[in-house]
Amino acid sequence: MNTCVYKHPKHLLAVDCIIFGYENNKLKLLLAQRKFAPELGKWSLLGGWVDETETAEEAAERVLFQITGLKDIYLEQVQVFSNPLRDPGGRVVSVAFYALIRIDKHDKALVRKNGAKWWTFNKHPELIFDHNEMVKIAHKKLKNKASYKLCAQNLIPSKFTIPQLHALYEAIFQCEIDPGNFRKKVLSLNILEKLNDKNRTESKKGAYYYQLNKQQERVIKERKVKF
Amino acid sequence: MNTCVYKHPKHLLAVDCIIFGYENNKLKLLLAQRKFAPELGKWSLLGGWVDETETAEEAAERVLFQITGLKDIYLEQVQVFSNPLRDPGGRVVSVAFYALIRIDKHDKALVRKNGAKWWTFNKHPELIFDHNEMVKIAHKKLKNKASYKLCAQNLIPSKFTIPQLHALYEAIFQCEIDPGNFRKKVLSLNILEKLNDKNRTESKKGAYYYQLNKQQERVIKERKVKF
DNA sequence: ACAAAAGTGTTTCGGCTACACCCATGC
DNA sequence: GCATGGGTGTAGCCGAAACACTTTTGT
Repeated sequence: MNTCVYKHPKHLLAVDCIIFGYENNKLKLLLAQRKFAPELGKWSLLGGWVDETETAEEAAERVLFQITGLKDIYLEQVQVFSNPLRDPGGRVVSVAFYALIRIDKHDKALVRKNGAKWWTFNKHPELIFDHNEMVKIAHKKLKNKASYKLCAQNLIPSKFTIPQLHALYEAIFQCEIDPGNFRKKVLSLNILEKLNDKNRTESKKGAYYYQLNKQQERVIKERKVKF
Repeated sequence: MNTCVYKHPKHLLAVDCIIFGYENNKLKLLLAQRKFAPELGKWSLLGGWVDETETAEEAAERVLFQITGLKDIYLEQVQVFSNPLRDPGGRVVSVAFYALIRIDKHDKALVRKNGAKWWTFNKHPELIFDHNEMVKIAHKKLKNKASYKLCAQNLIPSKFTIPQLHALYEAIFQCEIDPGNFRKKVLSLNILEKLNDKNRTESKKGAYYYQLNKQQERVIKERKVKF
Protein backbone atom coordinates (compact mmCIF):
# COMPACT_ATOMS: atom_id res chain seq x y z
CA MET A 1 0.00 0.00 0.00
CA ASN A 2 2.99 2.33 -0.08
CA THR A 3 2.82 2.87 -3.78
CA CYS A 4 -0.06 4.86 -5.08
CA VAL A 5 -0.98 5.61 -8.67
CA TYR A 6 -3.18 8.61 -7.83
CA LYS A 7 -1.93 12.17 -7.45
CA HIS A 8 -4.42 14.32 -5.67
CA PRO A 9 -4.84 16.45 -2.55
CA LYS A 10 -4.90 14.44 0.65
CA HIS A 11 -6.90 15.02 3.80
CA LEU A 12 -6.63 14.51 7.49
CA LEU A 13 -9.19 11.87 8.41
CA ALA A 14 -10.56 11.52 11.91
CA VAL A 15 -13.20 9.47 13.66
CA ASP A 16 -15.51 10.84 16.34
CA CYS A 17 -17.42 8.48 18.59
CA ILE A 18 -20.82 9.12 20.10
CA ILE A 19 -20.53 6.68 22.99
CA PHE A 20 -23.84 5.68 24.54
CA GLY A 21 -24.19 3.88 27.84
CA TYR A 22 -27.00 3.12 30.26
CA GLU A 23 -26.96 3.38 34.04
CA ASN A 24 -29.51 4.21 36.78
CA ASN A 25 -32.36 4.17 34.28
CA LYS A 26 -30.68 6.86 32.25
CA LEU A 27 -29.12 7.06 28.84
CA LYS A 28 -25.54 8.29 29.14
CA LEU A 29 -22.94 9.83 26.89
CA LEU A 30 -19.18 9.55 27.33
CA LEU A 31 -17.43 12.86 26.72
CA ALA A 32 -13.91 14.19 27.19
CA GLN A 33 -12.24 17.50 27.74
CA ARG A 34 -9.95 18.49 24.90
CA LYS A 35 -6.29 18.11 25.79
CA PHE A 36 -4.99 20.26 22.95
CA ALA A 37 -5.77 23.41 21.00
CA PRO A 38 -8.01 24.61 19.56
CA GLU A 39 -10.84 24.60 22.10
CA LEU A 40 -8.56 23.19 24.79
CA GLY A 41 -10.53 22.24 27.90
CA LYS A 42 -13.91 22.26 26.20
CA TRP A 43 -16.07 19.13 26.12
CA SER A 44 -16.02 17.03 23.00
CA LEU A 45 -16.70 13.59 21.64
CA LEU A 46 -13.91 11.07 21.84
CA GLY A 47 -12.04 10.79 18.62
CA GLY A 48 -8.80 9.93 16.94
CA TRP A 49 -7.00 9.82 13.65
CA VAL A 50 -7.42 7.20 10.99
CA ASP A 51 -4.14 5.51 10.11
CA GLU A 52 -3.12 4.61 6.60
CA THR A 53 -3.54 0.89 7.12
CA GLU A 54 -6.90 0.70 8.87
CA THR A 55 -10.54 1.30 8.13
CA ALA A 56 -12.44 4.09 9.85
CA GLU A 57 -14.28 1.37 11.80
CA GLU A 58 -10.96 0.00 13.04
CA ALA A 59 -9.84 3.47 14.05
CA ALA A 60 -13.03 3.87 16.08
CA GLU A 61 -12.50 0.48 17.70
CA ARG A 62 -8.97 1.52 18.59
CA VAL A 63 -10.18 4.76 20.17
CA LEU A 64 -12.87 2.91 22.11
CA PHE A 65 -10.40 0.34 23.36
CA GLN A 66 -7.98 3.02 24.54
CA ILE A 67 -10.74 4.76 26.44
CA THR A 68 -12.82 1.92 27.84
CA GLY A 69 -10.58 -1.14 27.70
CA LEU A 70 -13.31 -2.97 25.78
CA LYS A 71 -13.11 -4.81 22.48
CA ASP A 72 -15.94 -5.99 20.21
CA ILE A 73 -17.97 -2.89 20.81
CA TYR A 74 -21.20 -2.37 18.91
CA LEU A 75 -20.55 0.33 16.31
CA GLU A 76 -22.65 2.01 13.66
CA GLN A 77 -21.49 4.56 11.16
CA VAL A 78 -23.40 7.81 11.46
CA GLN A 79 -22.10 9.91 8.61
CA VAL A 80 -19.18 11.93 7.30
CA PHE A 81 -18.74 15.54 8.30
CA SER A 82 -16.52 17.33 5.84
CA ASN A 83 -17.20 21.03 6.08
CA PRO A 84 -13.75 22.57 5.46
CA LEU A 85 -14.36 25.01 8.32
CA ARG A 86 -15.75 22.53 10.84
CA ASP A 87 -12.47 22.43 12.76
CA PRO A 88 -10.71 25.78 13.19
CA GLY A 89 -7.42 23.92 13.59
CA GLY A 90 -7.37 22.76 10.00
CA ARG A 91 -9.20 20.83 7.33
CA VAL A 92 -10.20 17.59 9.01
CA VAL A 93 -12.76 15.23 7.56
CA SER A 94 -14.47 13.25 10.29
CA VAL A 95 -16.37 10.00 10.18
CA ALA A 96 -18.84 9.82 13.07
CA PHE A 97 -19.76 6.52 14.69
CA TYR A 98 -22.05 5.74 17.53
CA ALA A 99 -21.10 3.03 19.99
CA LEU A 100 -23.10 1.13 22.60
CA ILE A 101 -21.19 0.38 25.78
CA ARG A 102 -21.91 -1.85 28.74
CA ILE A 103 -21.08 0.61 31.52
CA ASP A 104 -21.00 -2.25 34.02
CA LYS A 105 -18.22 -3.97 32.07
CA HIS A 106 -15.93 -1.14 31.08
CA ASP A 107 -12.78 0.08 32.78
CA LYS A 108 -13.87 3.05 34.87
CA ALA A 109 -10.36 3.89 36.04
CA LEU A 110 -9.14 4.03 32.46
CA VAL A 111 -11.96 6.35 31.52
CA ARG A 112 -11.09 8.64 34.42
CA LYS A 113 -7.42 8.56 33.52
CA ASN A 114 -8.31 9.70 30.02
CA GLY A 115 -10.19 12.68 31.38
CA ALA A 116 -13.47 11.33 30.11
CA LYS A 117 -16.76 11.44 31.96
CA TRP A 118 -20.20 9.91 31.60
CA TRP A 119 -22.98 12.48 31.23
CA THR A 120 -26.69 11.95 31.44
CA PHE A 121 -27.77 12.17 27.84
CA ASN A 122 -30.30 14.96 28.14
CA LYS A 123 -28.05 17.02 30.39
CA HIS A 124 -24.74 16.92 28.59
CA PRO A 125 -22.79 20.14 28.07
CA GLU A 126 -22.38 22.01 24.84
CA LEU A 127 -19.76 20.41 22.65
CA ILE A 128 -17.12 21.79 20.31
CA PHE A 129 -17.31 22.10 16.53
CA ASP A 130 -20.15 20.14 14.96
CA HIS A 131 -20.23 17.56 17.75
CA ASN A 132 -23.68 18.65 18.95
CA GLU A 133 -25.06 17.88 15.53
CA MET A 134 -23.28 14.53 15.49
CA VAL A 135 -24.90 13.60 18.80
CA LYS A 136 -28.32 14.60 17.55
CA ILE A 137 -28.08 12.53 14.40
CA ALA A 138 -26.57 9.58 16.24
CA HIS A 139 -29.41 9.57 18.77
CA LYS A 140 -31.92 9.58 15.94
CA LYS A 141 -30.16 6.62 14.35
CA LEU A 142 -30.01 4.80 17.66
CA LYS A 143 -33.75 5.21 18.14
CA ASN A 144 -34.37 3.97 14.66
CA LYS A 145 -32.13 0.97 15.22
CA ALA A 146 -33.69 0.14 18.58
CA SER A 147 -37.14 0.09 17.02
CA TYR A 148 -36.07 -2.75 14.76
CA LYS A 149 -33.46 -4.60 16.77
CA LEU A 150 -33.23 -5.37 20.43
CA CYS A 151 -29.97 -3.66 21.27
CA ALA A 152 -30.23 -4.70 24.91
CA GLN A 153 -27.18 -6.93 24.94
CA ASN A 154 -25.00 -3.97 24.05
CA LEU A 155 -26.16 -1.78 26.91
CA ILE A 156 -27.26 -4.01 29.81
CA PRO A 157 -26.20 -7.41 31.23
CA SER A 158 -27.34 -10.48 29.34
CA LYS A 159 -29.74 -11.46 32.12
CA PHE A 160 -32.46 -8.86 32.51
CA THR A 161 -36.09 -8.52 33.51
CA ILE A 162 -38.80 -7.13 31.26
CA PRO A 163 -39.21 -4.06 33.48
CA GLN A 164 -35.47 -3.42 33.18
CA LEU A 165 -35.69 -3.71 29.41
CA HIS A 166 -38.68 -1.43 29.48
CA ALA A 167 -36.75 1.19 31.43
CA LEU A 168 -33.89 0.93 28.94
CA TYR A 169 -36.24 1.62 26.05
CA GLU A 170 -37.81 4.54 27.84
CA ALA A 171 -34.31 5.95 28.33
CA ILE A 172 -33.35 5.44 24.69
CA PHE A 173 -36.53 7.01 23.37
CA GLN A 174 -36.73 9.63 26.10
CA CYS A 175 -40.44 9.07 26.53
CA GLU A 176 -42.90 6.91 28.42
CA ILE A 177 -43.92 3.55 27.01
CA ASP A 178 -46.91 1.54 28.28
CA PRO A 179 -45.43 -1.29 30.34
CA GLY A 180 -48.09 -3.88 29.48
CA ASN A 181 -47.96 -3.26 25.77
CA PHE A 182 -44.18 -3.23 25.82
CA ARG A 183 -44.09 -6.61 27.54
CA LYS A 184 -46.52 -8.18 25.08
CA LYS A 185 -44.70 -6.77 22.10
CA VAL A 186 -41.25 -7.86 23.17
CA LEU A 187 -42.42 -11.34 24.17
CA SER A 188 -44.28 -11.78 20.89
CA LEU A 189 -40.97 -11.59 19.05
CA ASN A 190 -39.95 -15.00 20.38
CA ILE A 191 -36.40 -13.90 20.96
CA LEU A 192 -36.49 -14.04 24.76
CA GLU A 193 -36.04 -17.09 26.93
CA LYS A 194 -37.56 -17.04 30.40
CA LEU A 195 -35.27 -18.11 33.23
CA ASN A 196 -36.28 -19.63 36.53
CA ASP A 197 -34.89 -17.03 38.89
CA LYS A 198 -36.31 -13.69 39.78
CA ASN A 199 -34.81 -10.32 40.48
CA ARG A 200 -36.14 -9.23 43.87
CA THR A 201 -34.07 -6.09 44.30
CA GLU A 202 -36.45 -3.80 42.50
CA SER A 203 -39.86 -4.86 43.75
CA LYS A 204 -41.60 -6.96 46.34
CA LYS A 205 -43.10 -9.39 43.92
CA GLY A 206 -39.91 -9.82 41.94
CA ALA A 207 -39.59 -10.02 38.15
CA TYR A 208 -38.44 -13.04 36.19
CA TYR A 209 -35.11 -12.83 34.40
CA TYR A 210 -34.93 -13.38 30.66
CA GLN A 211 -32.09 -13.76 28.21
CA LEU A 212 -31.85 -13.62 24.44
CA ASN A 213 -32.33 -16.98 22.80
CA LYS A 214 -30.41 -18.38 19.87
CA GLN A 215 -32.06 -16.31 17.16
CA GLN A 216 -31.16 -13.14 18.97
CA GLU A 217 -29.98 -11.65 15.70
CA ARG A 218 -33.48 -11.72 14.32
CA VAL A 219 -34.74 -8.36 13.30
CA ILE A 220 -37.62 -7.15 15.42
CA LYS A 221 -39.65 -5.78 12.62
CA GLU A 222 -39.01 -6.10 8.93
CA ARG A 223 -39.56 -2.87 7.17
CA LYS A 224 -42.40 -3.69 4.83
CA VAL A 225 -42.85 -2.12 1.44
CA LYS A 226 -45.75 0.01 2.36
CA PHE A 227 -45.65 1.98 -0.77
CA MET B 1 -7.16 26.89 5.71
CA ASN B 2 -3.56 26.56 4.54
CA THR B 3 -2.18 26.40 8.02
CA CYS B 4 -2.92 23.32 10.01
CA VAL B 5 -2.04 22.55 13.60
CA TYR B 6 -2.39 18.77 13.23
CA LYS B 7 0.41 16.46 12.10
CA HIS B 8 -0.92 13.12 11.03
CA PRO B 9 -1.11 10.83 8.01
CA LYS B 10 -3.32 12.13 5.25
CA HIS B 11 -5.59 10.25 2.91
CA LEU B 12 -6.89 10.46 -0.59
CA LEU B 13 -10.59 11.15 -0.34
CA ALA B 14 -13.01 10.34 -3.13
CA VAL B 15 -16.73 10.42 -3.70
CA ASP B 16 -18.64 7.75 -5.60
CA CYS B 17 -22.16 8.44 -6.84
CA ILE B 18 -24.91 5.90 -7.22
CA ILE B 19 -26.97 7.80 -9.76
CA PHE B 20 -30.58 6.66 -10.03
CA GLY B 21 -32.91 7.63 -12.83
CA TYR B 22 -36.29 6.49 -14.10
CA GLU B 23 -37.35 5.91 -17.69
CA ASN B 24 -39.76 3.59 -19.51
CA ASN B 25 -41.16 2.29 -16.24
CA LYS B 26 -37.72 1.15 -15.16
CA LEU B 27 -35.30 2.21 -12.47
CA LYS B 28 -31.96 3.11 -14.06
CA LEU B 29 -28.38 3.47 -12.96
CA LEU B 30 -25.78 5.70 -14.57
CA LEU B 31 -22.42 3.97 -14.92
CA ALA B 32 -19.15 4.73 -16.64
CA GLN B 33 -16.23 2.81 -18.06
CA ARG B 34 -12.98 3.54 -16.26
CA LYS B 35 -10.70 5.74 -18.26
CA PHE B 36 -7.57 4.95 -16.24
CA ALA B 37 -5.80 2.10 -14.48
CA PRO B 38 -6.40 0.02 -12.50
CA GLU B 39 -9.45 -1.75 -13.96
CA LEU B 40 -9.32 0.38 -17.11
CA GLY B 41 -12.39 -0.22 -19.27
CA LYS B 42 -14.44 -1.91 -16.55
CA TRP B 43 -17.77 -0.47 -15.43
CA SER B 44 -17.86 1.63 -12.32
CA LEU B 45 -19.80 4.27 -10.47
CA LEU B 46 -19.10 7.87 -11.30
CA GLY B 47 -16.75 9.46 -8.88
CA GLY B 48 -14.17 12.11 -8.27
CA TRP B 49 -11.75 13.52 -5.77
CA VAL B 50 -12.64 15.73 -2.87
CA ASP B 51 -10.74 19.02 -2.96
CA GLU B 52 -9.28 20.67 0.10
CA THR B 53 -11.81 23.49 0.12
CA GLU B 54 -15.08 21.65 -0.40
CA THR B 55 -17.32 19.22 1.45
CA ALA B 56 -17.83 15.70 0.18
CA GLU B 57 -21.37 16.77 -0.77
CA GLU B 58 -19.97 19.59 -2.89
CA ALA B 59 -17.55 17.21 -4.56
CA ALA B 60 -20.45 14.93 -5.44
CA GLU B 61 -22.43 17.87 -6.80
CA ARG B 62 -19.44 18.84 -8.92
CA VAL B 63 -19.12 15.33 -10.33
CA LEU B 64 -22.83 15.20 -11.09
CA PHE B 65 -22.75 18.57 -12.81
CA GLN B 66 -19.80 17.54 -14.96
CA ILE B 67 -21.60 14.38 -16.03
CA THR B 68 -25.23 15.47 -16.38
CA GLY B 69 -25.13 19.25 -16.68
CA LEU B 70 -27.59 19.47 -13.78
CA LYS B 71 -27.35 21.45 -10.57
CA ASP B 72 -29.45 21.12 -7.39
CA ILE B 73 -29.52 17.38 -7.59
CA TYR B 74 -31.10 15.38 -4.79
CA LEU B 75 -28.27 13.74 -2.84
CA GLU B 76 -28.10 11.45 0.17
CA GLN B 77 -24.97 10.23 1.87
CA VAL B 78 -24.77 6.46 1.89
CA GLN B 79 -21.67 5.72 3.94
CA VAL B 80 -17.90 5.77 3.99
CA PHE B 81 -15.92 2.90 2.53
CA SER B 82 -12.43 2.86 3.93
CA ASN B 83 -10.99 -0.60 3.56
CA PRO B 84 -7.30 0.05 2.84
CA LEU B 85 -7.40 -2.60 0.12
CA ARG B 86 -10.63 -1.56 -1.54
CA ASP B 87 -8.81 0.12 -4.41
CA PRO B 88 -5.76 -1.75 -5.75
CA GLY B 89 -4.38 1.54 -7.02
CA GLY B 90 -3.78 2.91 -3.56
CA ARG B 91 -5.36 3.80 -0.25
CA VAL B 92 -8.45 5.77 -1.15
CA VAL B 93 -11.24 6.50 1.29
CA SER B 94 -14.53 6.93 -0.50
CA VAL B 95 -17.75 8.61 0.56
CA ALA B 96 -20.69 7.12 -1.33
CA PHE B 97 -23.74 9.19 -2.22
CA TYR B 98 -26.86 8.30 -4.05
CA ALA B 99 -28.41 10.82 -6.39
CA LEU B 100 -31.85 11.05 -8.00
CA ILE B 101 -31.84 12.40 -11.53
CA ARG B 102 -34.59 13.57 -13.85
CA ILE B 103 -33.52 11.69 -16.96
CA ASP B 104 -35.85 13.85 -19.05
CA LYS B 105 -34.00 17.00 -17.96
CA HIS B 106 -30.35 16.00 -18.07
CA ASP B 107 -27.83 16.52 -20.84
CA LYS B 108 -27.74 13.25 -22.74
CA ALA B 109 -24.95 14.34 -25.09
CA LEU B 110 -22.76 15.25 -22.13
CA VAL B 111 -23.35 11.87 -20.57
CA ARG B 112 -22.38 10.14 -23.81
CA LYS B 113 -19.29 12.32 -24.17
CA ASN B 114 -18.23 11.24 -20.69
CA GLY B 115 -18.48 7.59 -21.66
CA ALA B 116 -21.33 7.05 -19.22
CA LYS B 117 -24.42 4.97 -19.90
CA TRP B 118 -27.79 4.41 -18.29
CA TRP B 119 -28.39 0.80 -17.31
CA THR B 120 -31.61 -0.80 -16.22
CA PHE B 121 -31.13 -1.22 -12.50
CA ASN B 122 -31.67 -4.95 -12.25
CA LYS B 123 -29.55 -5.67 -15.31
CA HIS B 124 -26.47 -3.58 -14.67
CA PRO B 125 -23.03 -5.14 -15.15
CA GLU B 126 -20.62 -6.16 -12.44
CA LEU B 127 -18.77 -3.18 -11.07
CA ILE B 128 -15.22 -2.65 -9.90
CA PHE B 129 -13.95 -2.62 -6.31
CA ASP B 130 -16.70 -2.39 -3.70
CA HIS B 131 -19.06 -0.57 -6.03
CA ASN B 132 -21.53 -3.47 -6.15
CA GLU B 133 -21.90 -3.23 -2.40
CA MET B 134 -22.34 0.52 -2.62
CA VAL B 135 -25.17 0.08 -5.09
CA LYS B 136 -26.86 -2.50 -2.92
CA ILE B 137 -26.77 -0.33 0.20
CA ALA B 138 -27.81 2.77 -1.75
CA HIS B 139 -30.82 0.97 -3.18
CA LYS B 140 -31.84 -0.13 0.29
CA LYS B 141 -31.58 3.45 1.51
CA LEU B 142 -33.55 4.72 -1.46
CA LYS B 143 -36.37 2.27 -0.73
CA ASN B 144 -36.38 3.32 2.87
CA LYS B 145 -36.49 6.99 1.92
CA ALA B 146 -39.24 6.48 -0.64
CA SER B 147 -41.41 4.78 1.94
CA TYR B 148 -41.42 7.96 4.02
CA LYS B 149 -41.08 10.71 1.46
CA LEU B 150 -42.53 11.11 -1.97
CA CYS B 151 -39.35 11.40 -4.00
CA ALA B 152 -41.32 11.77 -7.21
CA GLN B 153 -40.20 15.29 -8.01
CA ASN B 154 -36.60 14.10 -8.19
CA LEU B 155 -37.22 11.36 -10.73
CA ILE B 156 -40.23 12.34 -12.86
CA PRO B 157 -41.75 15.59 -14.19
CA SER B 158 -43.70 17.70 -11.72
CA LYS B 159 -47.00 16.93 -13.46
CA PHE B 160 -47.79 13.24 -13.21
CA THR B 161 -50.73 10.86 -13.00
CA ILE B 162 -51.33 8.45 -10.15
CA PRO B 163 -50.69 5.45 -12.43
CA GLN B 164 -47.34 7.00 -13.41
CA LEU B 165 -46.44 7.49 -9.76
CA HIS B 166 -47.52 3.93 -9.10
CA ALA B 167 -45.25 2.63 -11.83
CA LEU B 168 -42.36 4.65 -10.39
CA TYR B 169 -42.85 3.10 -6.98
CA GLU B 170 -43.04 -0.38 -8.45
CA ALA B 171 -39.74 0.33 -10.19
CA ILE B 172 -38.07 1.65 -7.04
CA PHE B 173 -39.25 -1.26 -4.91
CA GLN B 174 -38.85 -3.83 -7.69
CA CYS B 175 -42.16 -5.46 -6.83
CA GLU B 176 -45.85 -5.20 -7.60
CA ILE B 177 -48.02 -2.81 -5.60
CA ASP B 178 -51.82 -2.93 -5.62
CA PRO B 179 -52.94 0.05 -7.74
CA GLY B 180 -56.10 0.76 -5.79
CA ASN B 181 -54.45 0.71 -2.41
CA PHE B 182 -51.55 2.77 -3.71
CA ARG B 183 -53.90 5.44 -4.99
CA LYS B 184 -55.83 5.64 -1.74
CA LYS B 185 -52.68 5.79 0.33
CA VAL B 186 -50.98 8.48 -1.68
CA LEU B 187 -54.11 10.62 -1.88
CA SER B 188 -54.71 10.28 1.85
CA LEU B 189 -51.45 12.13 2.49
CA ASN B 190 -52.98 15.40 1.24
CA ILE B 191 -49.82 16.38 -0.55
CA LEU B 192 -51.20 16.08 -4.08
CA GLU B 193 -53.24 18.64 -5.96
CA LYS B 194 -55.51 17.43 -8.74
CA LEU B 195 -55.25 19.29 -12.02
CA ASN B 196 -57.94 19.67 -14.64
CA ASP B 197 -56.21 18.05 -17.58
CA LYS B 198 -55.76 14.40 -18.29
CA ASN B 199 -52.98 12.35 -19.77
CA ARG B 200 -54.51 10.40 -22.65
CA THR B 201 -51.34 8.87 -24.05
CA GLU B 202 -51.32 5.84 -21.81
CA SER B 203 -54.96 4.75 -21.76
CA LYS B 204 -58.27 5.30 -23.44
CA LYS B 205 -59.97 6.68 -20.40
CA GLY B 206 -57.12 8.99 -19.53
CA ALA B 207 -55.75 9.73 -16.06
CA TYR B 208 -55.88 13.06 -14.29
CA TYR B 209 -52.63 14.87 -13.71
CA TYR B 210 -51.57 15.79 -10.20
CA GLN B 211 -48.79 17.91 -8.78
CA LEU B 212 -47.30 18.31 -5.33
CA ASN B 213 -48.97 20.99 -3.29
CA LYS B 214 -47.31 23.51 -1.00
CA GLN B 215 -46.58 21.15 1.86
CA GLN B 216 -44.70 18.84 -0.45
CA GLU B 217 -41.95 18.60 2.08
CA ARG B 218 -44.24 16.87 4.54
CA VAL B 219 -43.00 13.50 5.55
CA ILE B 220 -45.23 10.71 4.31
CA LYS B 221 -45.14 8.73 7.45
CA GLU B 222 -43.66 9.70 10.76
CA ARG B 223 -41.69 6.89 12.24
CA LYS B 224 -43.49 6.20 15.47
CA VAL B 225 -41.85 5.05 18.63
CA LYS B 226 -43.16 1.58 18.51
CA PHE B 227 -40.96 0.33 21.22
C1' DA C 1 -69.79 -4.75 -27.74
C1' DC C 2 -65.68 -5.31 -25.67
C1' DA C 3 -61.11 -4.66 -24.01
C1' DA C 4 -58.25 -2.07 -21.10
C1' DA C 5 -56.94 1.04 -17.95
C1' DA C 6 -58.75 4.49 -14.40
C1' DG C 7 -60.81 4.90 -10.33
C1' DT C 8 -64.04 3.43 -6.14
C1' DG C 9 -65.93 0.54 -2.52
C1' DT C 10 -65.96 -3.19 0.76
C1' DT C 11 -64.48 -6.75 3.79
C1' DT C 12 -61.18 -8.81 6.50
C1' DC C 13 -57.36 -9.05 9.37
C1' DG C 14 -53.77 -7.91 12.54
C1' DG C 15 -51.36 -4.85 15.30
C1' DC C 16 -51.22 -0.94 18.33
C1' DT C 17 -53.39 1.75 22.15
C1' DA C 18 -55.48 2.54 26.24
C1' DC C 19 -57.02 0.94 29.73
C1' DA C 20 -58.94 -2.13 33.59
C1' DC C 21 -57.82 -5.72 36.25
C1' DC C 22 -55.49 -9.62 38.86
C1' DC C 23 -51.15 -11.36 41.35
C1' DA C 24 -47.43 -11.67 44.72
C1' DT C 25 -45.10 -9.84 48.37
C1' DG C 26 -43.03 -6.89 52.10
C1' DC C 27 -44.32 -3.89 55.39
C1' DG D 1 -54.72 -5.21 54.71
C1' DC D 2 -52.69 -2.19 51.75
C1' DA D 3 -49.35 -0.16 48.83
C1' DT D 4 -46.30 -1.33 45.07
C1' DG D 5 -44.69 -2.97 41.10
C1' DG D 6 -45.25 -7.39 38.10
C1' DG D 7 -48.04 -9.36 34.92
C1' DT D 8 -52.60 -10.43 32.10
C1' DG D 9 -56.87 -9.49 29.56
C1' DT D 10 -59.80 -6.97 26.55
C1' DA D 11 -62.33 -3.66 23.68
C1' DG D 12 -61.73 -0.25 20.18
C1' DC D 13 -59.45 1.82 16.52
C1' DC D 14 -56.89 2.27 12.40
C1' DG D 15 -54.42 1.09 8.52
C1' DA D 16 -52.92 -2.43 5.27
C1' DA D 17 -54.25 -6.05 2.07
C1' DA D 18 -57.10 -8.34 -1.04
C1' DC D 19 -60.22 -8.07 -4.40
C1' DA D 20 -64.76 -7.06 -6.43
C1' DC D 21 -66.81 -3.59 -8.77
C1' DT D 22 -67.91 0.72 -11.70
C1' DT D 23 -66.43 4.21 -15.13
C1' DT D 24 -64.67 5.91 -19.41
C1' DT D 25 -63.32 5.65 -23.95
C1' DG D 26 -61.03 3.93 -28.37
C1' DT D 27 -61.56 0.48 -31.54
